Amino acid sequence: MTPDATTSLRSQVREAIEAAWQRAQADLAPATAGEVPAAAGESPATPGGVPAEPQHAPIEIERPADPSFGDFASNLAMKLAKPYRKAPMEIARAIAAHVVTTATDAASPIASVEVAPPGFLNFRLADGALAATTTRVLLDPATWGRVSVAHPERINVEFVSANPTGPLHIGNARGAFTGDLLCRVLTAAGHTVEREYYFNDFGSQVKNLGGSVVAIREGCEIPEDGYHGEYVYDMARDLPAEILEQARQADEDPALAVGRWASEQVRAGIQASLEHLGCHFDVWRSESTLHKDGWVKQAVDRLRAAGDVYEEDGAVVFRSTKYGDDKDRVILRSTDDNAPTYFAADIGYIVEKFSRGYERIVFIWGEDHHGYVARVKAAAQSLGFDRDHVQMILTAWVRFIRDGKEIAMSKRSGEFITLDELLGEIGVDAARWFFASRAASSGIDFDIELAKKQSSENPVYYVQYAHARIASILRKATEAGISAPAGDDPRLSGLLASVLTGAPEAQLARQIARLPEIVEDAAASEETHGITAYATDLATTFHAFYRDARVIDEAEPDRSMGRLALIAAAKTTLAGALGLLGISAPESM
RNA sequence: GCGCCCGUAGCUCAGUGGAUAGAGCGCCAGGUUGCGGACCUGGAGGUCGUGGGUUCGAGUCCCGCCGGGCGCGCCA
Repeated sequence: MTPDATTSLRSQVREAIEAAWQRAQADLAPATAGEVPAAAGESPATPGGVPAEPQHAPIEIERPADPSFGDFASNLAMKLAKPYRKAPMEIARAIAAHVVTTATDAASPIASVEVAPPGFLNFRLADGALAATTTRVLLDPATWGRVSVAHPERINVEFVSANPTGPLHIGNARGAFTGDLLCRVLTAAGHTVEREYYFNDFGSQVKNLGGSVVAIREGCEIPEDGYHGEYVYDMARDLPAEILEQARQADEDPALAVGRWASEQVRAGIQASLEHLGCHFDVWRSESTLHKDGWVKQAVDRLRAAGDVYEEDGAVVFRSTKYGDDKDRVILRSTDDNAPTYFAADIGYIVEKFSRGYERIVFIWGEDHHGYVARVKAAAQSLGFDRDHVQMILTAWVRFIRDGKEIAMSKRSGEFITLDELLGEIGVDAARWFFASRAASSGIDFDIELAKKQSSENPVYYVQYAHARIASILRKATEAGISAPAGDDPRLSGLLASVLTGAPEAQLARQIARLPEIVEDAAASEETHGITAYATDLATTFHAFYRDARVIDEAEPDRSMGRLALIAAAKTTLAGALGLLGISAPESM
């Protein structure tokens, strides 16, 4: 539990239900002596007849679809109907009777509990809970939205990892945003995250790239399987003569030496593009260092020691079928002096990553790599790691369409749209929102012209507009000599208590208070579309508030200050939601 | 052929087994003598691909079928 994290109101209500359920046990007289019913068929009673510790699945709490049902609803009584052999309504009434509300304890976050058919428990939040939350936002705006998962982990997330043989193209966009968004959400939930980029810096494609640069430089034809993009010509022009000279003196293939130089140029360009997107990486790891530092050899040795390799036709094969793979996989080739395969390097990489102390390693892959999942997990298991600590998140394919036709992309031909070009057209914020608002597993048709046309109508601007509008009101208030009270202002609780009796104010405070839940859900599901939906909801609620409640009114200074406190909290919350998505929150636009 | 993913409003997409299936865009009709009209209010628009099953309850879980995408190298 980090001290600056927030416990969501949902968690507080869950604890209140839990406690009420415990106190209601006597009224609910178990169907069979010694049996403690479990909420969701979990944790059977101990065989000896002694009641087990009351373990059960977490009590489910949801935001009701219909706001007239209150702020939170639980289906607990319906889940308990079978084990208790009682009607859900009866159970619900028994639990409701034991819920502590503000009627008996002024500090309770719950104002009232209602029972509704077929057995729902509906809860209403107390104004005091809303005021306390608003105060907390103002007291420490920087940490508002941070929560604390039950078991924080050190997590490595590897994403993009495109080979440095050409600039990133639009096909790399989804992986970049998906990985970055995941890292932001996991961090906000209390995990420690490192972001990693893996690239091949010595393979045949790199040599190929070097060969293409050399050919252009020397006025020859580019080899048939070479690279033709404009950036190749730029590098041929910029290639320092020393590189060629040194290669000649060392009697090295110039394509190889130039390839090393060229791929580093490209890699640096990729890094710059990613930083421009707001995607920062902590670690850049090259395939060659895995071999050089002995990780690949160590991994192969460990598989061998585990008895999971055999030789076949001169090749060394990993028996991945033992761990659920479709077929066994070659790790050392029969040719090229038993050179390791790409997969062997990946196995070495697993060993290297876990040696750094991560509890979980995550890969963001395009779904075209899904066939790779089983073999990598198999390798992890054979190496003695928990296969569940190796996680793959697959992003569905994005079809880029222009004029009704899918755009084919090929780095070698140079016929592709770069990520930089796309973002120049539609803007980073709009692009981030586009990907953040869709589940990673959902296939997307990205119509370039449509996206450009719609970028000006992108909901992201609706949210940013709400933020800028609040900023404007706060500026105006300062000019009028009224300012928003700070979180530690002794008048704050009185001002909020008075102002929260109004419907627009209470609605806004309710929306603000949801942020920690949204972060919890995003981290648990490892998806961010809940955040975009929430940000839109909050903006809508603010715009309604703006319509119904005038903030600056010199004739009503107390009411003005109470409302200023609320919109300041709303502004922080909007910025927090946008920040989770890596999107800017402008003071004006 | 085998495996994985997907199928929800005209379009792009949400929907942790719960109450009347939602949002944005588009379309139609309205709204401001006041803090930013990049705003607000209302409306039309759905056999949740399809047929069974499990459940007190299924868009959600299971099976079959139809349609679409991807994968099934000692390539990376």
